[in-house]
Amino acid sequence: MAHNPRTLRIDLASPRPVYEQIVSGLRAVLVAGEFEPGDQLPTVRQLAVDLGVHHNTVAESYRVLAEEGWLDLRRGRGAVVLDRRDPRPTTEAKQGFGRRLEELVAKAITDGVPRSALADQMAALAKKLGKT
Amino acid sequence: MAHNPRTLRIDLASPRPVYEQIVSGLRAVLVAGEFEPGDQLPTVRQLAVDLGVHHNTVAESYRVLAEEGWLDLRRGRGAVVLDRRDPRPTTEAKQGFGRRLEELVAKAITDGVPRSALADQMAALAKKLGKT
DNA sequence: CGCAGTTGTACATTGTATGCATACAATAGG
DNA sequence: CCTATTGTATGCATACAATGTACAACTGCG
Repeated sequence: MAHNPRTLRIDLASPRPVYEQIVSGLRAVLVAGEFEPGDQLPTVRQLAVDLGVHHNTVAESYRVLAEEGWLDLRRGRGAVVLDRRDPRPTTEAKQGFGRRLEELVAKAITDGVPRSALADQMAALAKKLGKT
Repeated sequence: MAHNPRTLRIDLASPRPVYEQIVSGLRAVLVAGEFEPGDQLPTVRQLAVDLGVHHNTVAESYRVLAEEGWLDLRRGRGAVVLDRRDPRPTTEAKQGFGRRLEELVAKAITDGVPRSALADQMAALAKKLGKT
């Protein structure tokens, strides 16, 4: 079935491009395992209506995820989730993550989030990752 | 003095706006405590030369940080780091951090970074936050 | 097999934002 | 004062995001 990812929310007012928000949000949903390989994602038009954007915007997001190996796209059939369990590691990606993580934390601190809360959330997510 | 933040690197080829990279990177430097309140940051022109961009681009970044309360900007005097220890907490910021963190991790996994490495880096940063 | 409906795609158009060049205003320091 | 230094304002070229519209490929029912 093609149930909708409930955890997907976008902010039209954000300076961040909508198609990128969709990519980022959907990728998190996929990593979390909310969809099984073979599942249908909503059609570009359906999700577009749900989010209040143009279907071409959703299509662009789907194309990015297909490029990354998450989806199989075909006209008339829709978007199917692929089995993606053999990612080859990238060296620069690891360093990039560390820097981005620091920057994200710095932004949260600037926004007034207590450091203890940040530490807690990171610990929780790290624990969840470990169980996989 | 106005020593330069060594840990600041930008990627002109990245689709991410340069001024935003500077904001994000400098904010991390400030949160890390590399500068004391009262310290001078490099002038917009100096940092612009170091990074290979136009001084207006750096100025835009400085303005964002000033808006956030990190800097005091005045013509003829330069950019001075402020004592910023009274951030008022935002409720949405906390949720936003959690979502962004998940998205960042999902991207890293897609790029092939092992989950254990992600967990390790988050644990390390969480520990560092706790000591403050 | 045919044909209508569905789905993703391609392309042109419009609005917006980034980064730069240039000129200006305010301050420091002699 | 006067000059050099520093941040600021404005206008422009370019690139990208999001859309409107039309099309191509596939499905499934008769």
